[in-house]
Amino acid sequence: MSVGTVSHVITGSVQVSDELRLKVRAAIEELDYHPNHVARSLKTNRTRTLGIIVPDLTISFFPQIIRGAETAAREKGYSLIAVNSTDDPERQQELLSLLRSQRVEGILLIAAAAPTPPNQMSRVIGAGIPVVCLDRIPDGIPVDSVSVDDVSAAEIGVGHLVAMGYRSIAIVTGPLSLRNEQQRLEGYKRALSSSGIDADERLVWNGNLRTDDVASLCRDRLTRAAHKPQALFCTNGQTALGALLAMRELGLKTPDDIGFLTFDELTAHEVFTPSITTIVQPAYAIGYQASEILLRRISGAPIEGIVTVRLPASLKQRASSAGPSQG
Amino acid sequence: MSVGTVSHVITGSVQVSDELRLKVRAAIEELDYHPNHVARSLKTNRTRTLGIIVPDLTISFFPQIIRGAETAAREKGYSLIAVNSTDDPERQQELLSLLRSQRVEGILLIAAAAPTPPNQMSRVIGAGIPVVCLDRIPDGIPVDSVSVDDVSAAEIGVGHLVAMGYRSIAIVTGPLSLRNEQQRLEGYKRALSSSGIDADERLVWNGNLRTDDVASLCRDRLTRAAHKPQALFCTNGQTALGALLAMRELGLKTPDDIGFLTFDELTAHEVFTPSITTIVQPAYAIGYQASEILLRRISGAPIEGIVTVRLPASLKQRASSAGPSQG
DNA sequence: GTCCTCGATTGAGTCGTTTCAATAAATAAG
DNA sequence: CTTATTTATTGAAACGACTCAATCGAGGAC
Repeated sequence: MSVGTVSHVITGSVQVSDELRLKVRAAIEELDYHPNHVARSLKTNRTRTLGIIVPDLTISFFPQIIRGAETAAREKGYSLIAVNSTDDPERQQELLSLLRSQRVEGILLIAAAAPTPPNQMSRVIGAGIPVVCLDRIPDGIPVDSVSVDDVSAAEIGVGHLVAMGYRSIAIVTGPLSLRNEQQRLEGYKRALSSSGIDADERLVWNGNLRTDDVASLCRDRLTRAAHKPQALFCTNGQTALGALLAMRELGLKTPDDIGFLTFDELTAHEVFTPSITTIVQPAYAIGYQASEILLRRISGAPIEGIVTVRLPASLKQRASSAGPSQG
Repeated sequence: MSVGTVSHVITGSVQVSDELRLKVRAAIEELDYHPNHVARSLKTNRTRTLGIIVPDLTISFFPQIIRGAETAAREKGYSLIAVNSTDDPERQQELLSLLRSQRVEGILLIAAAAPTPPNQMSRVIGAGIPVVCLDRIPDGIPVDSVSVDDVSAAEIGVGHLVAMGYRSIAIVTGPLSLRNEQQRLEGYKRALSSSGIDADERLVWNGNLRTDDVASLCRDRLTRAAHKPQALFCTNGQTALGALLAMRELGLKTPDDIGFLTFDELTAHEVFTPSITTIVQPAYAIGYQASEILLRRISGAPIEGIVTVRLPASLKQRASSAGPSQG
């Protein structure tokens, strides 16, 4: 029973006699032996590990993506290591470096909100490590990506508001440095224009991802009665939380006083909430499909060009978009 | 410039002349060289990596713990790899095995809800891999642990309900196979008895972690008008969601129709929600402290006995516990 | 009985680091 | 100037598994 034989039993790559195989198995059990993946990886140059960088684990959208990605990875015998960039491009750089040092075979990246330095990613890709971007797709970098179709998702949502009778609809955006946000804004504009409603720049409220900031932004805008909109459309969960806080402080109830629609379900104990109409992104599927693409790249299967998957969002119609009150 | 010298520059463990050091640095930059952690770990037998097993990444309590654990790890130069057991003891076993194969230096474990086979953990510990349990502490296994003080947390919460004037308070528990749940139930009973209220077994509603089940349980119990309680106390976020769904279906509003108190903030777009009084666990601190203990164990610092940390929860008093309506 | 063949088993080399002992160079002491 | 001492650099061994080529053994064919 040589060390080579043990390896053959474990990997199953070479035929081993029943007798020896059983003996090896018994010894493994007996000794509670766990093969050293570190040594194995060094020799084979394969870690069977993917990395995923997310901006913030505590925003529920991201864990859902991770679940999907992990499932797809597991199905192919890969494990997934998830790390937090805290939306900081510098930290993101460190993490990319760390993942490279750990020799992950591929990287799923949900980019930080602040623009990613372009060479940061191109270096990784240039080094031959496959990368797939999720949700937040950086501009100008040719890379596989999976996300929701932001333009039409927003268009459908805002179209729904219009159909319910709202005419003046304000949009509360996150930072426009994110292409998602730009595209959701674009979808908003398209929905309005195709309904023959003039876009009013004063109803485009440009916020960021900090709930407090958005809350004060909304408080400010909502108190200027002159332009008070009939409905609010928030482009993500964080701005929605801010908007709801502001509404609550001002005593505005939805749908009675103001209509409400948002991207993403959110953690919302603090806020006043009749059920809220939501544009739900297929987070799990985004993660799952991104993982699949990444694994295909890793396997070296020939794929022509760049893969760009845009999944449809779905509208969960609830009470907050019931229609403007009469008068 | 030998390979040994490069190693010395990178680790800083041996003095290297300025001249050579700069040359090495330049070459690293030039080649976009990333040290191979795999090889390093093989040689040093240290991965500088911790593992954390959580039941479900998408329950927001756990990511918060992870954040805390990751922060503490990072401060000591460790990275953290997070994996999901989906509350399945068998999968948990696989993950423990995987983490051992990956040669993590220590493991943070939030056990699956179904009882963990006792030898599962003792084998890991017996192998000399430090383990710290978080939140859900398995019975009968001597292991370091960090969690909230469940008994007094529940006691404080229920005491608050009593103080607000509620007399008949139902408790909606998760599976009593979890010690947390038992202890929260214990706290509930203590609060009642110290207030001179007789415990009524018919007000102990034993549920599980599946929202649907809990919803139908509550629907059933709440429609039996005879025992309809003045307030509901839910021992975790999942049962709370179920209870709120049931209340909504039955048209019961809190606090007008029924008082409400729960452990854990939750994602609650679907449910009717005036702000809800909540027992908030210090999730981040739980993760952080557990990580610290684990790292201390890894460093081999002498610690006598077993570390058992019980952190206080805090009561976030909101609208749902305003007091029973008159009459 | 000898020679082949084919499958099972073994041993040695290898992966990219770290580290220790050995060498080389530089400085200090006598 | 020689010898001792310190400091900087190098080369080679080692970590644990995988893998290729080589060996071994059991049959089968003749």
